[in-house]
Order: sequence, then structure tokens, then C-alpha cells
Amino acid sequence: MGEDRDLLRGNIPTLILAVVREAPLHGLAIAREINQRSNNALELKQGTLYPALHSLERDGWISGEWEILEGERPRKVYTLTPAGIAELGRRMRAWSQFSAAMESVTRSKHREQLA
Amino acid sequence: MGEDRDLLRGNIPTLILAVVREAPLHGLAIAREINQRSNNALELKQGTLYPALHSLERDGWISGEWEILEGERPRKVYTLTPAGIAELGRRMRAWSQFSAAMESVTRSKHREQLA
DNA sequence: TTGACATACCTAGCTGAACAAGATGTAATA
DNA sequence: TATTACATCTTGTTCAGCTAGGTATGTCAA
Repeated sequence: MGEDRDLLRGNIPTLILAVVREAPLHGLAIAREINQRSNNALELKQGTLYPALHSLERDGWISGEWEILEGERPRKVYTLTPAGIAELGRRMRAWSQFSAAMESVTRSKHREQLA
Repeated sequence: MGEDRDLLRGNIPTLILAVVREAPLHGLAIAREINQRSNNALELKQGTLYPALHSLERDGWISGEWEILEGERPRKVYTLTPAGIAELGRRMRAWSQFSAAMESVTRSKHREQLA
């Protein structure tokens, strides 16, 4: 709900890549999609979103193209590149491993449960 | 293995509290325990460990006591406080929620799988 | 046409957690 | 006596994400 801020660290690129994988989207739509899919648990601030998109584009994982339609605001639509697909795979594997490691450490040896 | 560094962010206090919950331990032993339980996936650097312990103690989640034994180096042994037990519960719940949110966002709508 | 509002993009500067790289000191071992 | 392993601690750096601003466009109502 918002105290997860520190947990989000390092995972924002993964989230963005995962969302863009399915369909090219522009910035705010990406943030909206992450928010909706997580049932409002995850919220990307604009000061986080745009710099993250720029660095992902600089690294070649996504590519942005301006879409200018009649009677619409200009939008920069991002598409996952082939390199980005590989990067997403790497990141998701890293996440799985880390997540499993967290489980191993926090699960009590004696199977005690916290309320 | 080491590239998980960013993922670790924000979770170190949780890991420490979880390990100390089961038995009072001194600093390096805590780091060792986390490393072993995670099959060497997680590694706490000393420059991370000690400041983290100090801040957890400052917040009242753990309390440290010097243990001085004959023919042993002095060690500061940390114990989980009652407030720390509650804090650990909060943090583990936050982790579960965040973890589930990551799943929701990264799992493709169309059940496609990455290699 | 004026204003308000939602959308859409962007950035400069700050913050703070984790890290790198140092230091000190003790006990055991060679 | 030197070296190694253990054990604690701190200073200074780094950088991802946030705060808090900014610009501009389209819509709708007064």
C-alpha cells in the first residue's frame, strides 16, 4: 500500500519490462497497468517512471517512438526489444532465486508461525 | 549469487530479525546463518551488517549485550525484543504482499512462459 | 475565451540504504 | 614472531527512487 517503497527497489525495471512485453504502451499507461495488475499495491511515481524508461531505452531493452495522432496528445510508446526479452528473462530468474532465498531464511527452522 | 544486490534492499532488517528470532546470536554469526540458510545466495557485507544491527537496536527491535567469556573474543549478542517480534510479523506480511504483487504483474496475462 | 482539470511528458536536487575500504583488537596456529 | 581467522566498527561513496517542481495539450463548463 505504500510502505513497500524499499521493497520496490531494483524491481521497477522488471515490472516495466514485464508489462511492455505483452503490448507496446506509453509511459503513464505502463504505470497504470502495473498499478491495476497489482490491485493498487504497487504505485510508480512519475519521478521514478520516466527516468527508469529512459535508462531502459539507453540500455537497449526497450525502444520508444513518438505516436502523434489527430486530436490526441503526443505519446511516447515503448516496445520491448529482443535484447529486452532476454533481459526480462534474466531478471525474472534472479527474482525467483532471491524470492526462494528469502523464504529459506525467514521460514523458521522449527516451523513456528507468526500470527 | 551477487547480482541480487539491489533486490536485497529493504529486506536486510527482515532477514536479521528472522534469524535472531530463533536464537540470540552475535553479528558475524547472524551473517553466517543468513548465508548458510540461503545456500550462499545471500551475503551480508560487514559494512551493511553492523550499521543495520545498530539501527535495529536503536529502533528497539533487538537488544544487544556484550558477552565476555574466558578465552573468547568479546561478542555482542543480539536478542529479539517483544516489539521486534511484532515488527518481524509486519515485515513478513509486507514481503508476502509485495511478492504476490510482483507475481501478479510479471505473470503474463496470456500465460506465456519465458524460457 | 477563460478557467479548471485530467492527461502526458520531463528534470534538478535530495535522501538514505547498502557498499567499499579502511581501522582496531583478540585468540589460535605455525 | 608472524600470520591467519575472528569480531566489531566507521568514513565516505554511490545511485535508485522520491519530492517537487516544470511544460504542454485536449476537454468540458461557465
